[in-house]
Order: sequence, then C-alpha cells, then structure tokens
Amino acid sequence: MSARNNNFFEKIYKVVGRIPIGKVATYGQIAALVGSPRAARTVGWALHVCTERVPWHRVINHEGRISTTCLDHTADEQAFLLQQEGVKVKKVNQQYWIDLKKYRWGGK
DNA sequence: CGAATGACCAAGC
DNA sequence: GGCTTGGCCATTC
Repeated sequence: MSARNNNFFEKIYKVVGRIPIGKVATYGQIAALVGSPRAARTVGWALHVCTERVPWHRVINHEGRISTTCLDHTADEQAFLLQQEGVKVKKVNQQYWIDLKKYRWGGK
C-alpha cells in the first residue's frame, strides 16, 4: 500500500482523473503529463493496483487497445463503461479497439 | 543493494 | 506490415 501513497502514483491518479468523459488517453501520455515520458510502464503499474476512484477505464495502450489485467474487472466491463461515456469501442478478434484519432485526449 | 517484473513504447528485421 | 528486441521507470522480492 505504500506505493499508492507515493507522490508518483498520486500524480498519475490526478492526471487520469483529469481525462474528460468521452475521451481516452494512452499510458505514455499519462507518463508525459506526470513528468516522466518514459515511465509508461509505471503508469500501468499504478493503475494495476486498481483504485476504484480513478477512471482507469479511460486509459489504454498506444494502439488504442484495451489491455486491462485488472483483478476484479474485465475488458468487457471497461468497454462497456467507455461506451456509456460516448466512446465507441469496436470488438475485433475478442479484443476491444478505440479510435484514438477521435477519442484521444489532448492533455488539456 | 542487485535482480526481476509489469495494464508500455519505439525502433528493427 | 506483423513479430521480436531493447530500453525506460518505479515497485517488489
């Protein structure tokens, strides 16, 4: 639990929380916003601890694909949540894809 | 403290 | 144009 109290994770959660509804962001983007553009993996780790108060479902990889390995949530759930927010998610080959060109968060 | 791990990314083949 | 390799950063053992 010590990890979640660190400033890094807090910043990550803060940035993730700033993602507007109907938009998505990539891990690398979040990493850049917290000050470490190469720490995308760390961002993934931060979200892996699965905090309920963070809209982790708006964060996807740079391909626009859902790679969620959350313990209590599945990609199905994430896709459903995104579609509820107006993000179109298309399922291909049992994988969920999002149009980054349309829904990628500008970071503002 | 050194080595391994991970919801990643970019470059190379 | 899809698969493989390496690098990056922070956490964990």
